[in-house]
Amino acid sequence: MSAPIRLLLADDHPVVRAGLRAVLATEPDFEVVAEAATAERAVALAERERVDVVLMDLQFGPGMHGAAATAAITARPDGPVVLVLTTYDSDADILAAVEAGATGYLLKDAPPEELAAAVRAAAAGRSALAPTVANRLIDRMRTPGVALSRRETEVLQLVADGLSNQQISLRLHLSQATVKTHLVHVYGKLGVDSRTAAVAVARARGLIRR
Amino acid sequence: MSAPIRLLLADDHPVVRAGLRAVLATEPDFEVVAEAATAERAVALAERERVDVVLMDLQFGPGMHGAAATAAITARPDGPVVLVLTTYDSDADILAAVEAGATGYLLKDAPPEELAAAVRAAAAGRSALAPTVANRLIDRMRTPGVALSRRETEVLQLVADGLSNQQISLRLHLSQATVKTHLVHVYGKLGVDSRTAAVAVARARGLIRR
DNA sequence: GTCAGGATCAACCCTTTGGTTGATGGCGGC
DNA sequence: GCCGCCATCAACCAAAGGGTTGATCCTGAC
Repeated sequence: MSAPIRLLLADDHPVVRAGLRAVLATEPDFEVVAEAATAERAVALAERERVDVVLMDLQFGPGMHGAAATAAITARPDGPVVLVLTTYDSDADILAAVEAGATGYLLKDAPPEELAAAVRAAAAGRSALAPTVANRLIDRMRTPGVALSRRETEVLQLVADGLSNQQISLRLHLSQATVKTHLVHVYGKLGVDSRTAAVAVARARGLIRR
Repeated sequence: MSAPIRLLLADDHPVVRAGLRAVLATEPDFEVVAEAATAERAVALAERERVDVVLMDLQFGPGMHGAAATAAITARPDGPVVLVLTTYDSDADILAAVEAGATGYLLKDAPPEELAAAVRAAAAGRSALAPTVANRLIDRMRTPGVALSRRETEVLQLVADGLSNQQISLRLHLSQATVKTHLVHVYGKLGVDSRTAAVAVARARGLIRR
């Protein structure tokens, strides 16, 4: 048998970290070498410790987002691979994680065997996607016009949060004209003609955070 | 030392159940006697097994909701107490859980010590609320006009579904003037001044379907 | 190098939404 | 019976949002 797979657990919930530790401890070829309760700490630990696979949550309370941490970790040439492990399966989160360089994307309701298999796949450099997630990615590939650009998603998210065009323009340091332009593009892509309808459709399709 | 506190864990995530088991196992006066992956099974186990405290998640995938299970369990006169343990702190969830008879309401990001203290409090019949949750309840008490009427909720739900005032008026067989009146009342009650903001606030407070 | 697409902004016009005032009828509680 | 709340509608005005055209700049793909 080869050397054990060295793991870093990054999740802001102590209970989840304990659960992952307990579940993964039953696998003899796994070794949990560190835990991080914040994304910032995960980045620091991934740099300092010798780690093969990072199990990364996306939602941390305040501060850095899991996707940003994933990008920071995978930016290093000889760094560990990142396996995203989260509760949600929205398109926006999945895309952000994959673009940030995540090797896999699992949902937290995955059974332990699936989790272990995904960790081994990730350690071997293979990607590991939950079936739901894989389906969403395939759906997206097939539907060409449904992909919102990053900026469009950002604007739409603020609309969903209840901000007016003016508030959005201030928040993002844009003119109102630009905000309107982005929204018009969004309406076209989603086949709607109002901001509320755009939010409803985007929410239904998982294009924005719920 | 008295008899150990007998616990039932109800959560659809295997990882979370393992985490709770691991965290609670460090306390000598706790004993986890059963686990349930669905709300239905939690109700059945709470009836069959001798249990002091049920740690209950609210979100299960399909099927019964945690609040309904809580109501079913606490309806029995000599049944266990229920300590709700969830990720979200929306008003609707908290209210539903408290109305269903939950003894406490904790968030999953609680540290282990807080969790253990809450379990002991619940077993002793004392209520255990996370600080955030307690604040929300107090806020709600202080704010008198937060209850939307049935018709207002109905209109707001259609707004959240992306309909325009005209579409809503047709759907509900009203004039647009009436729809506007309802919405203006909603804005006043929620302290906002646009439909999208109203939807955002109502969603955050759990006043409408998500 | 060209070309497509993203991101940015302006000026224009029209529609929808928001805010106000006022009015009617019904229902439940004191 | 009266008061308060809900539900319904009208008319009006101001403000925000939506639709269009057109333009610049940049980046990545072929």
